[in-house]
Amino acid sequence: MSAVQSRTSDSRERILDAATLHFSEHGYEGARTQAIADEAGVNKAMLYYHFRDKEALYTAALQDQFEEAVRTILPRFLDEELEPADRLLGVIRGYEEFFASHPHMRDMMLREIADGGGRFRAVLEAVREHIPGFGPSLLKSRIQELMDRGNLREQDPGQVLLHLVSLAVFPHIGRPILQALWDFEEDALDRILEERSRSIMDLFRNGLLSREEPS
Amino acid sequence: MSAVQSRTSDSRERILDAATLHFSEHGYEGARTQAIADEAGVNKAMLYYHFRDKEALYTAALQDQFEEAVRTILPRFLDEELEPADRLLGVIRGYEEFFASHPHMRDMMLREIADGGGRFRAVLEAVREHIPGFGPSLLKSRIQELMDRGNLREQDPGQVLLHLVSLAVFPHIGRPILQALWDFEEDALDRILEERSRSIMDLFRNGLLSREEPS
DNA sequence: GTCTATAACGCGATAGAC
DNA sequence: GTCTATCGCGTTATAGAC
Repeated sequence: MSAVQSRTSDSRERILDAATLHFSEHGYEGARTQAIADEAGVNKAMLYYHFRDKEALYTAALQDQFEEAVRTILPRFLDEELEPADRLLGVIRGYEEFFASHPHMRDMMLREIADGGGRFRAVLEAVREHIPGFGPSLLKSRIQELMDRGNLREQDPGQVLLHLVSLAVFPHIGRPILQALWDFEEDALDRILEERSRSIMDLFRNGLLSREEPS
Repeated sequence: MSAVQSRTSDSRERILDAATLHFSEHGYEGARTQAIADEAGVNKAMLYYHFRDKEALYTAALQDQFEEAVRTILPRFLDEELEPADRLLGVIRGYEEFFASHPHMRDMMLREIADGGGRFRAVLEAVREHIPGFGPSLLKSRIQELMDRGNLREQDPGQVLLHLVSLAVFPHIGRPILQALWDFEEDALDRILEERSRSIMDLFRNGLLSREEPS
């Protein structure tokens, strides 16, 4: 990657990329250290030169990916320049862009959730030290701000945050199941996802039910 | 399966339950056949008496769980007795009840998604044969019906279905990550989830943004 | 930093008695 | 249907030469 990186190995980064690929596709237990080494084009022993063991390699890969996710999406919440509605739209698009540009992060996070999120907590702690201002209450207080200004209807900011994240994230992470369940033809789901942010904003603006409800 | 199944072992079912537990907690690769046998209180060789191999055991467990999910939630979509709004509410509650009563299904599905949904497709096919009327277009046509009657605003039924499922399902499956990310105190997330269905219905009725937008 | 060779062990699966 | 005993292999991890 970097310009000079001296003459010596960028092998550490190649290993990290290969690890991300294999851990995301096969899970921690399913991933094979030999396959990661092959993918990175290095000898298997190099894994243990750069990282203590398989566990440390996994954690490093997870942290690497998650840190990029935060750097992509967080600014969308904080942008003061935009109209409130456009800020929400920006967040939704931020998730879209991130999932599009980091195809392996979805599966890593899914497996992490299923594993109980234990390893994730440690990673989260480390990322918070690298990215100042990224704290637990940040997002909720931004939502509260929009309500105080009268941009959003008064309600629990936690619920609003859940609405936003659910609508923006679920279709991406649930995609393989949705595809199977609803038998979408080739790219019908693609088209729906492209229209997704517009449709969510419409829901935010107008709700779902008809105004004049019959009987 | 069969009616009498004679006086003999329910060992098959105990194995199936134990398998569900261990596959959900550790994934396919991480689950140990020895641990499943211990949990079921049978000898490891019994696993291979009732099931061809580890793979067949996994598939049987997944199908078992998924079939119960469909039987819990599907009727909520079909209930003609209810008002449209109450039908949507019923679906949301159906997901809640299922996840509450089947604590392992969430992790099984998460891992299944991460694995690409390949095994899930086969399971889905089998379940469709057991549950007549459960087909891919069923839900979308029900949504379309509500729109034709003027209960829902005109829009792509696929988007509506995604709204509904996203909002109802994501908070349950994403729970471990949400808990870590937002540092909810002990049971704050519990309280939010209890209010969840009410808040979603409010979103469906009134949207999120204030009617009179400033500026 | 990079490689070869191998140690040490846990795993899924089966044979065969009862 | 249930159990004991065991096989054979693939795995992570390390020792040590270069």
